[in-house]
Amino acid sequence: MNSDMNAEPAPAPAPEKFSRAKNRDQLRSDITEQAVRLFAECGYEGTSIALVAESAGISKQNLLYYFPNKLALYQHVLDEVLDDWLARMSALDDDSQEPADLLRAYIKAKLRFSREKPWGSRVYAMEVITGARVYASAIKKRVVPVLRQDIAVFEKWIAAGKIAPIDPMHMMFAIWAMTQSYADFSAQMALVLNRKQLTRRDFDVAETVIVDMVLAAVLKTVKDESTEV
Amino acid sequence: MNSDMNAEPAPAPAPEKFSRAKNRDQLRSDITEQAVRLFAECGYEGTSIALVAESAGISKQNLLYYFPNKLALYQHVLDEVLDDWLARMSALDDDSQEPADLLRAYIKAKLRFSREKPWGSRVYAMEVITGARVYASAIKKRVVPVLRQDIAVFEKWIAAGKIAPIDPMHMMFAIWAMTQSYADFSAQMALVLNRKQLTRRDFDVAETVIVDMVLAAVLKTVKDESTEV
DNA sequence: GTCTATAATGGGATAGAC
DNA sequence: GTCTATCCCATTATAGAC
Repeated sequence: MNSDMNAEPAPAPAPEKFSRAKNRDQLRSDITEQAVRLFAECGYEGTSIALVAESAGISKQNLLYYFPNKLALYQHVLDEVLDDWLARMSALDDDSQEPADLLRAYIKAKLRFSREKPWGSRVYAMEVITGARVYASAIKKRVVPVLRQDIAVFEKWIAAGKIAPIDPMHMMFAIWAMTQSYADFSAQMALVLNRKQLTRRDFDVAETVIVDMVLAAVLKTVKDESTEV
Repeated sequence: MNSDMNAEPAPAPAPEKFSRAKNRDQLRSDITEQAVRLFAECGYEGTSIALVAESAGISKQNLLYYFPNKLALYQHVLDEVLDDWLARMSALDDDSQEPADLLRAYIKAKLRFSREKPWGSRVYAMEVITGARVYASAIKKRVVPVLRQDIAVFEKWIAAGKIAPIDPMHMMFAIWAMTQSYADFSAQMALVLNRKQLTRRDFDVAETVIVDMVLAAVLKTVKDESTEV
């Protein structure tokens, strides 16, 4: 954020003692960054605001000056994750491109999120797994509409005979599950692959396999109408 | 211990007052059942053993008679989940059947687990998401070998030209992710589908879509060698 | 094997000085 | 906006009577 060039030329950061020039927003963002990681690693109840504060280099009481309470911090973390996720999602709604290319881009974008923001993905996943008790309304307001739009695109493609008549909703569930698992279940994958963590190469292979599966299913009857199972 | 029956035939359950005839094993199993649900709904730290005890109809102190501490209860829950999961997994290693049929059965079995044991699936998922801190060694000992066997089967099929040369490891990751998501992310799916919870019919559609995708990808070049993308 | 009582700790949150 | 001090409560776990 602060590394962005803004319109006005920032009049020299006025560096006090050391890096004390942090304004409210910068500090909130530091806290949030640590909170995402810790909520992902320890769960909501398993994360103490004292540890978040310490990780961000401030005191617990000071953290409570920037966020009124733990729940507010948690909700802010979820908001940031969802903002980022929505901002990165490539739209399927582009008539100038073929379904295959749009789906490829969609899968690529989702996998990139898993690779670059694994903690955010995990916090969101745990919130949903435990029943979306605090975030259900936000999901309904911000995620469901986006999904409905994507599904409408699928239905348009099917009606136009551009793809096979596969249930769009469950197809999207499948794409979400496959791509998200490379963030959420990476610990198990790393155990299986016998390495510390997933590599860039693992994500490239994942992309190939997932794209292969989705396109094979979606283009099946289009290329091969007579021999459908 | 004194409630254990010895080698001699149990002489009628001797039903005291109400259902007080519960022996050690029965009570441990009651506790475990409640613990799976509560760990899934609230996470490890979010679940108090007092609530688990109350749900099982006993006192907290009594629970601690049956399980030495909270961590032991949690590990026992994970063990039970994994036992159940492994017992249900249909083997891919059966030369008398076609790959397509074996994969269909595999996907069906995984989806059935998600439908019948959603809480177990969620507890396991959260353990993995938070880094598999307590269960990494068990995963390495019990899950990885099973997966390696399945991958060997894929490689045999590929070598025999029975299926397309798709990366078996990531194919398994994909199948796991898609099937497990119907337990782990069912809260989000229910929001999207605008109902209280997933129905049997949702799982049937899911099965169709997932089987479609996997078989389309796996049989692609086999049926359609010349026009591969 | 179940109960009462209690130790011991940690964590969320507030008050008020500076 | 940051600090010291403190309150209050929930929770894990143990001791010991019955």
